[in-house]
Amino acid sequence: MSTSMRNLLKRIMATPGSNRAKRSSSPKRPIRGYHHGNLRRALLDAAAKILEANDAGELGLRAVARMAGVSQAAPYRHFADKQALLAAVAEEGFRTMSEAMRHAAASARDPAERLLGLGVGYVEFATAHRAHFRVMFGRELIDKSQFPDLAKAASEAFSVLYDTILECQRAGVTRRDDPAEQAFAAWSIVHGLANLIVNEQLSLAGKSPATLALDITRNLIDGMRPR
Amino acid sequence: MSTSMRNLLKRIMATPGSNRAKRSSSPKRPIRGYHHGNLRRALLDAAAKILEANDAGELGLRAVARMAGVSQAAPYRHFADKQALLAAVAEEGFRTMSEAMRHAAASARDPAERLLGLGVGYVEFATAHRAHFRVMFGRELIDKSQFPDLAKAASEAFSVLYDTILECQRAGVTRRDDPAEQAFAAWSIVHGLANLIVNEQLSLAGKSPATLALDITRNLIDGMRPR
DNA sequence: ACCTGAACACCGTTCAAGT
DNA sequence: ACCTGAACACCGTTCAAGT
Repeated sequence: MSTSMRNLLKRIMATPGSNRAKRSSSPKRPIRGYHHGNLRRALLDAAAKILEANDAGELGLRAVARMAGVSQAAPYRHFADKQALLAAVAEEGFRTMSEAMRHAAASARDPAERLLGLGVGYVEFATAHRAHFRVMFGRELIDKSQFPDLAKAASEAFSVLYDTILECQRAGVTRRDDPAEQAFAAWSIVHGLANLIVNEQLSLAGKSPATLALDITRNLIDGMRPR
Repeated sequence: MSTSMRNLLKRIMATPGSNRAKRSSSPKRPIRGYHHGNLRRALLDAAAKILEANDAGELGLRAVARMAGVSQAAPYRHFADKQALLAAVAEEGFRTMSEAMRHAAASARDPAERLLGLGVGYVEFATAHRAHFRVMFGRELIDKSQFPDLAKAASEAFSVLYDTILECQRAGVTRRDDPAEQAFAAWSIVHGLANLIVNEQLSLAGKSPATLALDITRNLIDGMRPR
């Protein structure tokens, strides 16, 4: 690994205070409710805690209720069903991911480096929050289109990438093809790598996920340069 | 879309008699057992049938038993637990996929085209057998390393790709970098695209999965050319 | 308005008992 | 040797009842 590459990785990966989305209760809801004071928030926090502690298993509604210290039926006052809870969890995941990607991009000094940063940030997020990543992209949350807030959070994460692609085109880093298609290509390659790593389908052979992500994204950009 | 591209797609996608793995009972087992004559095979067939009919839901052990016309406890004579059944299902999926990829590659006239064919074949397989694809790569089958036959089938599918990468390097289509890394890049990009499509995360905007796969793979190869 | 307890229909899994 | 029926501990979900 060259020293310039090492430096790039270092800059891209410097962690901020915390990547975690802020968990302060929204101003729309009263500070204290009946027994719990915003049980909705408590349930989402419990879900996040379970996902972080237990990389493998399912996220059960009863388990979430148990961790929040309420009865199994209590969540139904705040979420229509398990799908709705999962959608809210996934939504927060997308917000955290957008934040992580924006941070990774912010330290870059030019559009090409920004795109590399996004790729590394994406894979870093996935490996650091494996279970959360699975809820966001997996299939226990069956019909994502039913949850507009989730769709919005997801498309906001996508536009971080899309905007960077546009920047790259304007700067002459990539050719002026359909930007959506270039974004799909970039998304596909980091998403595929993230999935293969998270599901332990790939033998890393000593390389860190970030290094792999960097190599792979760099190669992709090479293929998109003006010719 | 250029006509040469159309021709390439046509050649790559010409379907053989059937992509399905052969389901004849293995010679190791007697042709008739107690009640069912190879209930193991009947269960795997039932599982495949359920996966094909029901793209969304979980694959339940009881549901498989029901479809095979046996009691809920019967599968335990043939599979240690649900994980073992899923592993066998995934294993057959990998065999079918290897076959599909080999077929897609066989019609190609040079290494570069063969690599494109693999990419298209991969994404085609995923979209044509969504539920099966999810069992192969998803997380309801938790620890794939516990099942050596599955690991072998998966790594055989991977070597179809790896061999083609080696061929491309020898033919001067791609540069002589670490072939494993090039294979990872190729795998990542088609796997990512397949996942995004299968989980409905991507708006196809009228394009077929195969066309997208072709464009994306072509772009990747451009990035790997000798410089 | 918000939560509990008990119930229902489902799972995966086990085990004695049947042929 | 292979399968069944009943049981167990778990789910998600509903609903009357409690505060």
